[in-house]
Amino acid sequence: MVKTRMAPSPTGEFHIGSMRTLLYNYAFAKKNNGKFVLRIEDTDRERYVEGSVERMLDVIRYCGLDWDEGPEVGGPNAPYVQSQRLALYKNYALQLVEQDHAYYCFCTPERLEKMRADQRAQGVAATKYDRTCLSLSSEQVQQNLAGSMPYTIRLKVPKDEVITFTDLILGRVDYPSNDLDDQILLKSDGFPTYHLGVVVDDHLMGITHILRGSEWLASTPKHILLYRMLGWEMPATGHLPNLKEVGANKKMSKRFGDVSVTEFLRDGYLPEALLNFIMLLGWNPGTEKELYSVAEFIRDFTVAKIHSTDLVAFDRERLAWLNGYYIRSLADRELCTRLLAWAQKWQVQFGFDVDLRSEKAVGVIFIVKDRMRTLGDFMLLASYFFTEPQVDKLELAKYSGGNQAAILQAFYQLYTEVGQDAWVVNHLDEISHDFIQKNGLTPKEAFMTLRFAVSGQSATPPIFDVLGLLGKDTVLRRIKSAMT
RNA sequence: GGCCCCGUCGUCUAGUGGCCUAGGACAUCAGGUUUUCAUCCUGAAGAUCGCGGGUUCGAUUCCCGCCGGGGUCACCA
Repeated sequence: MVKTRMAPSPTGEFHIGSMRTLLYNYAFAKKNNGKFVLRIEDTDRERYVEGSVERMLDVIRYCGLDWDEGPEVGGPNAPYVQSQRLALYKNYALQLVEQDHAYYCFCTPERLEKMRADQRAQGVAATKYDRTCLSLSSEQVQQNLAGSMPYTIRLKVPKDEVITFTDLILGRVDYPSNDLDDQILLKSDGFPTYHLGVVVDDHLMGITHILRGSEWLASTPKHILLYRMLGWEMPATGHLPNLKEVGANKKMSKRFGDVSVTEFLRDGYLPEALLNFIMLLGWNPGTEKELYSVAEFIRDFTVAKIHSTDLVAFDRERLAWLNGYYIRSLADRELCTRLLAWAQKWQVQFGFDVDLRSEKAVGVIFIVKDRMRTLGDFMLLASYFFTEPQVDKLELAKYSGGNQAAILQAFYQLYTEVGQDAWVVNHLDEISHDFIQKNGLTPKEAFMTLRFAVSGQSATPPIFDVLGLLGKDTVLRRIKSAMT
């Protein structure tokens, strides 16, 4: 049975690139009626960030994804948190030592640093451990151990071998074993390094396929060696292109803006839009279809269609367009519900009082949603429906050529006479056009002045939609206040 | 620098020897929807397929070299 996994490290917030990796692994498992495992790789206690595990699990679920085995849901290979499986890794490390596939190393970090510095001084480009501790006699090793000397366990990389594997995405890859360092497997604090941890857990948990970022490609031969030494079967691997910012030939980073999934969500990107967007970052169905739900993605996903390229640009313009598209596709009432849930989830302040369950809110959404690219845009676009706008008098004068008082006075007069029952968009449109024609006003000066007086903004939805929604009393009040 | 991977419009990409006078989408520009912004519709511009050699009747597609980009060389993942 196909089984995939995603194994984040709780060293910060969940990265958008990690979400893509998760999504691909998830889709691959589901596509093949397999299982998807979530595992927490918290072996670096120096970079550990309190609470990040909980936030990661939350954001994954918020995006509508889940896991068949892992933290909180359990499974046959629990626990799914590496820091709770320490004895396991150590046993395998010791087993490797016994089989002469690994060895104790008592070198201090200071000595290793000096060793590397010396190597570099001699012009060695790729520094490697000099195997000082490999020549220790077993008596010396026992003595050091008995004296509680801190130690690590290193992989004994075989010499003069070419390690070959077939990557699901890249195809055949060859690595000379002589270029491999004697990787540390078990750290002096008793925690495994990533390399030991993944291999042991992936095997024990029955992982059959691994899709991960291309930064792991160079580690794959080390893993292959470990699998072989432990007598296990190596899962298939596929290495994904990394994400970069548009115009920058480097991986995405904090410096360029939002990179954590949470930040995008908080800014008002819909999970389905965000997911749809990252699906296409390194994968394409080979057709012109580009609107994808997760279910459709699972249906069409194939590893063969993942691109073997180096970097893929994370085009925020395109994300914004896609998000706007998804927003426009939602029914008005549904959008209101989403807006409410979003504000509650991320504790977003609108800056004005709005009951998103009201008919008025639905009406505002109706005329405003074509202009929204994120949920957060609602604040800018809709504020004047719920709170009195600040009307800049100087600006107002610009639209009317200094004639604003007369224009507004005339509109005030006109609208005063409209009965409450007749206060509907079509009627307002009709009488207003008749009115300006009779008074020799251009639509532009008349309606821009009106628009600005009533909303405090120069760009709004069609003016009569706005007037209709605002209601007679509010419109008259605002016209009056803009005149003075 | 050693090793490994990659190279089609600004961006995401389609393309697996002839269907390509290289297709789509975002972005850009122009026009339309008789007031703004946006949506929507139509159209335009935009890639000598990194460069140079081969192989072939024919190369974006196959091979080699070069150049460019990325990754990796930690008791981090």
